[in-house]
Parts: sequence; structure tokens; C-alpha cells
Amino acid sequence: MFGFTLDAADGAARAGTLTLPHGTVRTPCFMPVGTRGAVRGLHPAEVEGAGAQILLGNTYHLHLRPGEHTVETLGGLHRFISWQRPILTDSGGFQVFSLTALRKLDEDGVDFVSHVDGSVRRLTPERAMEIQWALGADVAMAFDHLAPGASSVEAARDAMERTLRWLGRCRTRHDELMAESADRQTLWPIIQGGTHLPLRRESLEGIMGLGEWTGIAIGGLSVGEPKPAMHAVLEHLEPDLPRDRPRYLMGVGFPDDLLDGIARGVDLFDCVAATRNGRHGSAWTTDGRVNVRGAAYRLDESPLDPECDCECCVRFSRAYLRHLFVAEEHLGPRLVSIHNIRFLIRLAERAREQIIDRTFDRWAADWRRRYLGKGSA
RNA sequence: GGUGGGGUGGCCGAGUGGCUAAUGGCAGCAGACUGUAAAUCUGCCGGGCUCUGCCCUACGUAGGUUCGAAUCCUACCCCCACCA
Repeated sequence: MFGFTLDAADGAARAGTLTLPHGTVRTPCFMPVGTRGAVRGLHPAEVEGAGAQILLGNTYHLHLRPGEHTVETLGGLHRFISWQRPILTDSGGFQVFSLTALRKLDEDGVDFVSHVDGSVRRLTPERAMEIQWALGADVAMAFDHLAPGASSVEAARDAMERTLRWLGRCRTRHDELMAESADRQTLWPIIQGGTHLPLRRESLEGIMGLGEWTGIAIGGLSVGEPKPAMHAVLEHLEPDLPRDRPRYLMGVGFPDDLLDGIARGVDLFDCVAATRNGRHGSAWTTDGRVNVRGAAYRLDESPLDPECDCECCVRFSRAYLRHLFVAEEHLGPRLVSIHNIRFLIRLAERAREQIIDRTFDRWAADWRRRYLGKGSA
């Protein structure tokens, strides 16, 4: 029910097949984010149409509303949101970071003051497991504590060690839940340690010491640290990560980040930038970023990206997209979100082909050069 | 015709002697966004220049008072409301 096959490798880059209860996922893969049970503004058919193989949901946000019991009563998250492919839920760990002003952390867990109604919601490793179990995600993420990018060794160590202690509790509670049905869900641990390589190694060793895992995540990156620091962490970890398990780089990223990650052995990515930037009118194209609100596109009849096969690019002009944004028609944000998601998914699909053909590095270099506008325009 | 109110930068709208090239908002222009408290946020927004400053032009029009006026006075033009 839970498996990962390495189909090909080209240097550190890998092509694999991940098997989950609701289907298989070809990697490398970008996973769109549907925090509250929907990819912002999009119909599931549009997400499927963009080629999404697996979707993210969020423990904290779905706990707030509609509540995991509601979802469970309605037959689980897949049925509730009408998405039959795999789902991975983030544990709420990211909210410990992003909602710092609204939470109080202690060794046992975290009290959040709900931004919805002000009520206090407590999340612990155990609660995070129970909620994700009730939601019925294919993959549940460990409840972690990530430190900001610029954290000192002390702060990063504190968060990393707490994450490890919490992981033990997550595992225990998840094993208990699995007694109900072992085929329902798998739990993935998260490596922390900030930009400090020894801490990252310790985190990985601690995780491996807690038993077998069907996948492993790298968290706490792209949270303000310089890119070279992220690359260093990935390169440092890569040789010691189990080869026969999928590696998931959480919260990353932009198109060039995907290539950077793939080149360093990452299999799975997720990021809100595709949809958030898309909503804000910022599109990724083969030739770099385009802000579709720009006056330069007022009379531009060309598609956002002539090389893209998404619903937006095959049908609409930049001039029309600009008009939709200027007129504040919801179709604008929706179309650019679809485009950006498709863009990342297609990038991962092509990377997979190149890895299988063992031409990844060369292709990625060419691709990056054109995207970053060096040597072309 | 009478009485009252009003005419401010692309638009709306503050300001009622110097701190005003003139608060705000809109429109316009540019930018940010990385496990989503974001359909959000930030910057620019009269013109010119030898651009941490300087010079023009500007608050209906024309005069005037004053060291100094969008702000006070006079005349005129226009708009609105009510009355006839």
C-alpha cells in the first residue's frame, strides 16, 4: 500500500514512483496546496487538469473549520472535497512558525488563539496525529517546530530537538491509530536544524533511530535563509538519506528551486507561491517572470507562455489576462493560478523525462539560463 | 430675478493667512510574495533639472490686501438648492 520505487537516477537526481492508498505519484512531483480543502479559487477538475497527482491539506486550518469530526462524518477528506487522488496533510507545524504572534509553545504542545473566533486551540503531537487520521490523508506529517531562517545554532537546536521528541510521540500515537487499519495512512518525519549542517545530520540520525519510515521530509527551508544555505543543507543530507524512500522538501518552491532541489535528490515539493503569486498576477514563464498587470501587456495578444499547454495559455491572451486583473474579475487570478500550477507540474514532468534519459544536468542548465534571462534575451 | 451653498492636482474630497506641490480615497505605474491569518502588502504618483537639493507651474478668472494667500477683499464667470 505504501511503496516507493526508484525508476531512474541521474547523478543525485531521481525519478521514482510513489504508491499511496489513493493512487501512485510519479516523481519528481510538485504538489499543489489546498490548505482549507481547496486550492484557492480552483475547481478540483482544474487542479486535475493541470496534472496534479497529489494534493496538500492543512491540519490546523481544517481543524478550525469545518473540524475533523465533520470531515470524518462526511466520509473523510477525499470524499468531502471530491478529490480521489492522494492527499498529504501538513501537521500544523508550519503554523507554529507562521502564526507565532497567535500561539504559545511549551514542551507538550502549542496553544493557538484562533484567528477565526479567538478560541484557544491546542495542538500536540498526539492531537495532530488524531486530526490527520480523522481527515484520512494518505500521508500525515509529523508535528514539528521550525525555526526562522536566520536562527542561531541554539534556537535551531532547540527547535530541532523538540521536533525529534515530538516525533517520538507522533509515532507512538500514529502506531496506535494504525492498529485500526494499517493501510489507511503513513506518517512522515521532518528533518529540522536550520542552516546548521551538524544539526541537520543529528536530526536525520535521530529520525532514523526511531524506526522505519515510508518517506522523509526536509523542513525549515525557504524561510528567510540565503539560497546557498538551503543548497548546502540539501547537499549535506543527500548522501545519508535512504535511497529507497521519497524525499519531500517542504514549502519549496519557485521553478528554479524545483530544479535546484531535484538536482540535489529531492522527489516531492509543495509551495503556495504558484497560487498566491498567481492570484496576485505574477506568472512564471519559460522566459522568466511576468506580472500580467503590467501596462506593457495592454495590447499583447500572445499567450502568457507560448510553450505552455495549460487551460490559460491555450486559450487566452496576455491582454485579456491584464484586463481581468485590472477589472478585478475573479477569472484572472484563477487562470494565472492554473497556469502557475501547470507550469511547476510540467517542469517536474520534464525533469523526470530528462532524468530517465540521463540528460538532466544539461537540460536543467539550459532551462535555468533561459528562465533567468541569461544568454537569451 | 432673489437668497443660500459651492468651484482644490486624471476623478472624488480635506484644508480656511506662513509647518502646502497641498491629508485621504480612487484611478494609474512599479515591486514583493516559498509546508497560505494574503483576491494581500509595499513604493511612486504636477513638470523640469547639474536631483539628500534647486527651479518652474498650480487650488474657477482677473485684480487687490499682506513680508507672505488655496485660505482675506473686490469684480466677473460657472455649478447646485430653494424661492419667485
